[in-house]
Amino acid sequence: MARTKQYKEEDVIQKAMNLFWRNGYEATSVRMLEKEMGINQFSIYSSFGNKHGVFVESIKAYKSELNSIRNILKNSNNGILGIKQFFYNFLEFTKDNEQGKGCLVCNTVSELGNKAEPDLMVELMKFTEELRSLFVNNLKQDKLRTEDLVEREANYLTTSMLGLSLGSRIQNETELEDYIEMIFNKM
Amino acid sequence: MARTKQYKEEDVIQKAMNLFWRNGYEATSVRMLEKEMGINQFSIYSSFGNKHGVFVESIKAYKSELNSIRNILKNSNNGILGIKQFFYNFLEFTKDNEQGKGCLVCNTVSELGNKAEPDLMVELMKFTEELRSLFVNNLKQDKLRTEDLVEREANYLTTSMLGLSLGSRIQNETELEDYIEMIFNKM
DNA sequence: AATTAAACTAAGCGTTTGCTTAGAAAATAA
DNA sequence: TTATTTTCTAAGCAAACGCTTAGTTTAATT
Repeated sequence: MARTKQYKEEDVIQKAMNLFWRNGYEATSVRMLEKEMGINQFSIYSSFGNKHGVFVESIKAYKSELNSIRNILKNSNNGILGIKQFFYNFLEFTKDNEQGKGCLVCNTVSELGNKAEPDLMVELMKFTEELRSLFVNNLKQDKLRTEDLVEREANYLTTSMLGLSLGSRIQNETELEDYIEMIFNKM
Repeated sequence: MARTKQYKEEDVIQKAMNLFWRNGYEATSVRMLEKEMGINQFSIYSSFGNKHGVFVESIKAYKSELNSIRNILKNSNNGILGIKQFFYNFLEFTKDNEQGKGCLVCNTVSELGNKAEPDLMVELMKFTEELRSLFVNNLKQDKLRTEDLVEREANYLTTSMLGLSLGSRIQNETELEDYIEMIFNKM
């Protein structure tokens, strides 16, 4: 017995996510969100509570958007090669127009650091840990690797992803290709 | 025949730099700068023009602060080992209290991306290029390396520094040590 | 057709932002 | 001492910030 919503939450969050991805959290104002999401501030606040709530949902949407390439890694059974392919897929995934946008999670960690609110921090950390565990799984597919080596290589690859994220935003294709090739050389 | 300044520009910029380093550009307000620098807004604006001016000077101060470990790299003649030592020195350099602050230049690139003002962007790019050329110099000390390999390895190391910068802010010592050791294992 | 409850619009709330300015204080030169 | 010039204090500017709310519109239920 009431009026129906003129938007779907998942649709407007998708648009919010892209804005946050390009601009970062602080540099994205609620007025900008209004325009990009195509709904009034009232609707934003009634659906998501506050700006922070919009952001947390955006992070979740980002994760499921990344699932396309994460599943490729998950379903691969060619060890280190699958991880290398993931690095290249990520580069394609992050591409905007010529320049990359980086990883939204990495960008957020860099911007907010440890002053991110606890519920957000949980989402960010889960993301990193899930990715690392995918690396571990693929590394273990090579039976010659000791468990200790797998752990150390997983640490290496996780930090390397941070470099790729930031690199994608400021470096050219040659530099990024040299980077990835060198990472997986001799592994 | 006039009143004398009660502060030295280089002293207050040092304090401003540390604030920007911990908080980032946007999250550092002029009121915060006032308190940290210990001078009134009038003095800030008469000495540096605007907030952006304070930041540009802070970046320059950061670079000369980094000179301590950059000179060690510059004066080293043990090739790849000198670069590895630089990575460890950087980690020590960036340490705040337990957690690292990352590289101010990398943090800034991540926050502002390509919407940084031109004069600031010049400073940021010069920093990266200068560092890369130090890597090239040390790599060339090994006469067995071809010029092409040196270029590719320099690209690899530059992007790896970005990873180290972000990693220093969110990862523990074991993860970071694994990262650095693995980088130089391959070279 | 009347009722009702949620979704909409748009104006405006108090704060904070970067920055300015009028007037007082200080230090040198005459 | 007096005049001059710069620095300092502190109040205040317009604009933008995140967020709220009064009043209207819409759609399902009676």
